[in-house]
Amino acid sequence: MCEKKIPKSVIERLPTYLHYLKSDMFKNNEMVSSVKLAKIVGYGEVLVRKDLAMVSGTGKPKIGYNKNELVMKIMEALDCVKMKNAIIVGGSHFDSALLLDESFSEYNIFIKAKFEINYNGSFNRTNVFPLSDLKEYCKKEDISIGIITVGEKDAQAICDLLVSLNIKAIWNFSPVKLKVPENVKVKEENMAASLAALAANI
Amino acid sequence: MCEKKIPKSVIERLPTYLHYLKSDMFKNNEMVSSVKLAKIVGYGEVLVRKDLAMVSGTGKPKIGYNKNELVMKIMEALDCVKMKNAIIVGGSHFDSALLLDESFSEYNIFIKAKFEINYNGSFNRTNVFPLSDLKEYCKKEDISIGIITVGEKDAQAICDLLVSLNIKAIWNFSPVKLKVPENVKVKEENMAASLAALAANI
DNA sequence: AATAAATAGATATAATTATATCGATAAGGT
DNA sequence: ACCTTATCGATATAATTATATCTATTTATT
Repeated sequence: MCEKKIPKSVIERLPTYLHYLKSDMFKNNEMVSSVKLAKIVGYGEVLVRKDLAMVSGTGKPKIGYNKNELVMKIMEALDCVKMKNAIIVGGSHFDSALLLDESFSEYNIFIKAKFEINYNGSFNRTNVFPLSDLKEYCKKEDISIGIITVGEKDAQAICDLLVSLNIKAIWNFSPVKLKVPENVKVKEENMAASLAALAANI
Repeated sequence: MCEKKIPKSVIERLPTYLHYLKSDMFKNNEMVSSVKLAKIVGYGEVLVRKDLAMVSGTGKPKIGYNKNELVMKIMEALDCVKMKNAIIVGGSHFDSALLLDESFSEYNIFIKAKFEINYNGSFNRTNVFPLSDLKEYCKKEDISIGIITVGEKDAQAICDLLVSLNIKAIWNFSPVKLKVPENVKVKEENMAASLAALAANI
């Protein structure tokens, strides 16, 4: 296998390149230059060139890159050609925001359902279920991503549950550093900490 | 002035240290060791020690750090001793989640109000106003942080408006790389891109 | 055909960030 | 008093990430 390892920093920029390449900004362009792309995304042009070289490497001097080829290559690198499904295990205000947000479909990711610890059956909300249904749901559907928005005290237990259900990537909105096996990816998305860091030294 | 510059990477970890130091986990501890803290936050112990040395530098061998002093020093480094106010300029599902979330108060940040581009006056929602009220509100209240959740096409214009209202930090949830003057800090919080990066290679 | 301009790609360098190693020091037991 | 242990702090090293510089290539222009 020639699984060329793409650095995390690059992987994190690829979605942005993809977004702009598919946007109206380039709708009339068959070819795209790294210089122009760099200006739009706000990175240095050398950085952009190296990022693109890493996934594609088919640019031509004076011309740039073929846009459609680039889009395809980035999608392959992000492994978002095929659809992926996610579920939320929830208990915070962010749940419904995530559940309703459609911008994830841009990357072929679909948040299919939400499971609540304290399920309140009296509301008839679509795609919201009690936690007890989670196991069966994950067996039936093809769920590879879990989103945790429960409170601090439950987060690790839910995480363990998701791992046991064979979920390979966890997006964690609780302010807890989760412990997972090596083969599971976790992204901590501590909103309060993010804002606090932003607000430091202003 | 001896404004010792703390690296961004450190600033981003400080909120997590603070969170755990103030949590029940340490409620019976007067002193805290870097080793124990490292285990809890999931970083290497040397990293933790260097981070703490950067803000405090008062640890004692065999003993650790005085918890309360550490908390104070971290709060000073994060400049969250004094309260800061934020507003949202909104149009996405995340608005109400942010507006209702109280976890920001842990860092003395308060999201006070939301301003909508397409204001629908028929609902009587607390702290939600039309965009036209923003200017006056920012003059009256002491607002230093702006949160942008409007769509792609409006984001830069709203950003310019916030900058003109003397806002010094912008948390940007729209999938646009904003252009700001040097003295304004921006954190791009592109949720779809985050999830896409997480979901790559799983 | 020669030249200029734009741009990719390679190489080199710098900056940032994280980790490992080791000596010094404070507390507690022997 | 001395040894042991836990821990800090300093120094050194490594890994990661970003930027700068240079050369080669392709197209357009003269």
